[in-house]
Amino acid sequence: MQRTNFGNMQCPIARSLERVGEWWSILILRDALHGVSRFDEFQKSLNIAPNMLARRLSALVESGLLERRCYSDRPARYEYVLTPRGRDFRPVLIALLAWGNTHFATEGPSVLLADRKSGAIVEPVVVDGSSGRLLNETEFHYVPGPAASERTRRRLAYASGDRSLGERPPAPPISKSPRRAKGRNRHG
Amino acid sequence: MQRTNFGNMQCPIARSLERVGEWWSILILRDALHGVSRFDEFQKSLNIAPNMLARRLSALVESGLLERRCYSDRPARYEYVLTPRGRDFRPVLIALLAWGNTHFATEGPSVLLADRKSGAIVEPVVVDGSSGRLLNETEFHYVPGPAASERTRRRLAYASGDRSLGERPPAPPISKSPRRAKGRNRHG
DNA sequence: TGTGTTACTTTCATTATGCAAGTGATTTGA
DNA sequence: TCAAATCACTTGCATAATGAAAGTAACACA
Repeated sequence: MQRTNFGNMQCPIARSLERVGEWWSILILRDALHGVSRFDEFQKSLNIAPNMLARRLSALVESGLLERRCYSDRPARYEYVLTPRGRDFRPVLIALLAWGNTHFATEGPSVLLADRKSGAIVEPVVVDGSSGRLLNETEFHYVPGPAASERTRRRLAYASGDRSLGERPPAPPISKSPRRAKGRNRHG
Repeated sequence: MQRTNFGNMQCPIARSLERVGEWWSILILRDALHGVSRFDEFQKSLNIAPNMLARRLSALVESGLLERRCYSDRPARYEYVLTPRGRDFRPVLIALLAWGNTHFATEGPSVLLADRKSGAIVEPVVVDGSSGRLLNETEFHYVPGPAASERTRRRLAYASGDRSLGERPPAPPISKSPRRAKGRNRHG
């Protein structure tokens, strides 16, 4: 009866969420990427209770996103610095920022990304690294990787529009009335 | 003593998390983007308890990411379809997928993105939409938008490396031993 | 009449979140 | 020397969220 574990699902999104899906975790990473590293800095910045912060920080250390590092011996003091894995989370934060700005910034945007030199405001988009093409739904889809299980393959086949493998019942995906009896349907 | 509300923070990331930050929400959106729309489909796909699913679906409807739509009148049946706001969440999912694949796919990747036509595997990156430049930390930073409060401005000034506005105490950011007694400082 | 489908709700145990307060090592100031 | 402050937490406990199990309701189909 504890919270469902996403970490042993095969989906990479589920596995990611197992590490950052708890309340506060992502905001802690946001602050860490803003240069925050000390316990009381996080606490003041986030207005988070110290026990919650302690729990989240140790979870993030456990997951290898942060490293707990001693920065002073005499009064033993520690700080939490991003690991490469933690730094790699930045694109996710940028995507969340962009989504939040377009949909929830009712008074106009409060935080934007800009070129440090020119100051030009940036519009973050997710593209293919080699071709630069936008990863829109019509042109790109999910495919099973080498480690994909049968279940994953079936799920992705379904997602790609193939409804023949039995993940969905025989009814057509969208209809006003799912196949009626042989005789009549309600459209008369 | 209820869970801290992120929705009235100014940060767009926090506001996003208020909508999708709960356990299961993002996986539900993932499935929805894979074409799943009906209650029992979600339930089977996610292996989620029906009460949890019902709660999450209504929260996502409330937030305007899904729309509850009747697809059959005679036996009253409903499905949950993505709104434009929900579809816009796709880049975040792709960023999470990429991060999960590079860091938590220990047996190799199970899910990848590919060009539908050529089948070429895609490496998702976040770039500036107009210039196509990678949004790396050294070249891009967060800046306050028109609606930014004083607090937000101070926070972002701090993040950009300006430590003069008082968000951090006078001690140097990183040192082996924080400023000792008045006599000398660590620079000799 | 009886079973099956779909979309849920209700009840209740267990976890997680979060407030308030306390701890301990040390530095700083009077 | 002694009080006050700093920093990084911990402990105790109330409330809220998660989740398992079972039940409900409206139909369809045989």
